[in-house]
Amino acid sequence: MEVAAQLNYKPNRFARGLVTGRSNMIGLIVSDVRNPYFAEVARGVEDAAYAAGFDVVLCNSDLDSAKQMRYFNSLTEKRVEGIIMNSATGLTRAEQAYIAGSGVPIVLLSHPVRGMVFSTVTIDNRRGGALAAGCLLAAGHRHMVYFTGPKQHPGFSTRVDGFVKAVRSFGRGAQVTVTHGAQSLEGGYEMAMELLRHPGKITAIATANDTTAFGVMKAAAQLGVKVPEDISIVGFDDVEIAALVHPPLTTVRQPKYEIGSSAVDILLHLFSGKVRAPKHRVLGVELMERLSVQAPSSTSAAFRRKTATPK
Amino acid sequence: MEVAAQLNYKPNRFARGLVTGRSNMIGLIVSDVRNPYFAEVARGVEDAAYAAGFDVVLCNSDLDSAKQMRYFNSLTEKRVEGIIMNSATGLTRAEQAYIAGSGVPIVLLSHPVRGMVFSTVTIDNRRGGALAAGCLLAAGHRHMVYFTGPKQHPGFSTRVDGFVKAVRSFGRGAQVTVTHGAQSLEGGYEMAMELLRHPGKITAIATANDTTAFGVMKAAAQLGVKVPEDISIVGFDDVEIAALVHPPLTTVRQPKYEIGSSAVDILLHLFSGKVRAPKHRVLGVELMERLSVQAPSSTSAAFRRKTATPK
DNA sequence: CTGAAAGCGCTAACAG
DNA sequence: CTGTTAGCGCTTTCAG
Repeated sequence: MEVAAQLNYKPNRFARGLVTGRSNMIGLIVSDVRNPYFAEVARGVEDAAYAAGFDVVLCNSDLDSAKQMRYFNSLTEKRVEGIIMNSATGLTRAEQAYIAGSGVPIVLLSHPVRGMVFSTVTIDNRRGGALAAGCLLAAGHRHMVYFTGPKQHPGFSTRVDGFVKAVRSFGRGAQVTVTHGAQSLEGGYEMAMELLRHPGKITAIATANDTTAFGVMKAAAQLGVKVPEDISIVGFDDVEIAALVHPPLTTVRQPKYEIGSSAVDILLHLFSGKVRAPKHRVLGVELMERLSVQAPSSTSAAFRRKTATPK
Repeated sequence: MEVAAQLNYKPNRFARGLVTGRSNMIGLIVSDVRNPYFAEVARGVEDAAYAAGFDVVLCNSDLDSAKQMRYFNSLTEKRVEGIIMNSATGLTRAEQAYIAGSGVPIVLLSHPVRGMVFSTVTIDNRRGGALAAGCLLAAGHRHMVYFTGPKQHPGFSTRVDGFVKAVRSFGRGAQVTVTHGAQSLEGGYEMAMELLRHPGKITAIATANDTTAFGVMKAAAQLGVKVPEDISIVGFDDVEIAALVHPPLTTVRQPKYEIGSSAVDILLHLFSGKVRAPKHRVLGVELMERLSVQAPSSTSAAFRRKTATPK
C-alpha cells in the first residue's frame, strides 16, 4: 500500500468497470447550464452525486433532439449508471422508446411521459401557474399575456394550463393570450418588443421562467414602458437575481437545488433495488411577491395613450 | 452492422479505454457552477469538447482543497484526458506538485504557477483592474474600497494590484482600501453592510466580480443608500444580468465563453503533440460603462451626513 | 486482405 | 484465509 502510494498508483477504472459493469458516473442533460435555473439544478445534482461517490457528466442539449440523442449514446457507451434529463418532450416517440428501452435508469425533470418507464421529479406546475394568475387577478388585471416556450416544446404546458384555467375559473371574464417564443432573455425581449409596441388592453405579462421575464424588462426599459406602473410582470423559478433586478421580480419559486438532489436520490434508489419501477416525486412551489406587480388603473391608460401615439 | 443496430449494440467504452488508454472525457473543476461566470465558462468548455468528441465531467470544488483533491483523484482514476481547473491557488505546494506530476494535461483558468507545468488561460487582470480604477478616477472619486476574495485565496491579486497601482499612478493622492471576503452575493452583502454603516469618506466600491457587486447593491438598497448618487459601484466579469440590474452595472467585461473554449483548444493541442510544454493564452478585457458610476460631489456629502446620524 | 489471438488491469470465483 | 486464474469486451498485432 505504501509503495503503491509512492509509485503514484491509481486504480484503473476502465478495468474495474469492465468487470463490475459500474462506472460511478451519472449523466446530466440540460438545455443550457447558463440558465441560472439549470445551474442551480446542476449544483443540486452534483452535490448529491458527490456524496454518493458519483461523478457527473454535464451535457447541454439546447433542446436539440439530435444533440440530445448523441449525448445519450455517448453516455450509455460510457456506461453511466443513470441519466437525468430536463426534458424528453423534444424527442420523437421512437427516440423516447429507444431511450426508455436502453435499460439505463432515467429521471426526467418534467412531467411523466405516457407509456415510458421514466422516473420524474416535477414541481406542481399547475399550482404554480395558478399562483401567478391569482397574483395578477388579485391586483385587478383583466387583460394578460402569457409568454411560454415554442409550440414544438410543450414543456411548460401544465404551467400555462394552470394559469389559463385559474383565469377562467376565478377571473370573472378576464382575458389571457398565450404567446410562444424562445425561453431565454432574447426570446422574452423579442416577444415583449412585439407586444409592447401595440399592447392594446394588456396590463400584465406572465412568463414561464424568470430569464424570459428579464428579457421583457429589458424591452420595457428600452421602450420607456414602466414596470409595474405601465405593465405588471410575474416570472417563474425565482432565480437568485430575481430579487435584485429593478423592480424586484414577483415570481413563483421552485426548489431548484432540491429538484437536482431529489433526482439523484431517485437514481440511487433505482440502483439499490432490483425493481426498475419508475418513481415520481413532485415538489412544491411558492409565490414570491415583490414589486413587479401592481394594480393596473389610470396609469395604465396613460401608458396606452402614450404607446398608441405614432412616432 | 444492421443486426448490431437491431440488437441495440453499444460499444463498451471501458473495454476500448482499457486498450487504447483513452476515455474521451475531460474534467472541469470550478468553484461553483451557480456563479454565472463559471456557468458561461462551462458552456464554452462543453461546446468545444462536444465538437471534438469529448464529454465533460463537472466538479464543484467550493474552493475547498480537500474536495478539489478528491475530485482530481476521481478524474484521473477515470482516465480523463485532461483537466481544466479554475484555480490551484487554494492548494498547498505539495498538492500542486502532485497534480502537476500526475501526467494529466492541466489547464488553469488563472495565472501560471511558478515551477509547475500547468497551461493557463487568463485575462489581462492587471489591465482589468486598471480599467475599473480609471473609470472611478475619471468620475472624480478620491476614496474607494476594493472588495476582493479571502486572504488565503489570492486568485484576484493581479486584479487588485492593477486597481491599486492605477490609483497610485494616476490618482493624484486618491485612496484605496482593500477588503477581503467571500466572492459571492452574501460576501458582497456582508462586506457592504459593514462598510456602508460607517462609510467615512468612501464614495465608490469596486469588486473583483459582478456577483459580489450584486451583494453590495442589495445591501445598499436595504440601507437606503442610493446607487450611484450616494455610492458608485464597478464590478468585474460582465455577467449577462449585469446590464439588467438597477442601475445597470458598470463593469469590466471578460470573454467567459472564450476562456472555456480556449482551455479546451489548449488541451486538444496538448493531446495531439507529443510535447508536454505548457501553453499560455491571455485574453483581453473591456470596460462596459453603464449607470452605476457617477461623480461623487454634493449628493455624497448628504449621504455621509445621513448615515452618520445614529438611529 | 481476412481471421485468430494476445493482452489491457482489474474483480470474483475457486483451489489450496 | 491466502494465492491463482479466468474473463470482462475491446484493439492491435501477427499469421494465414
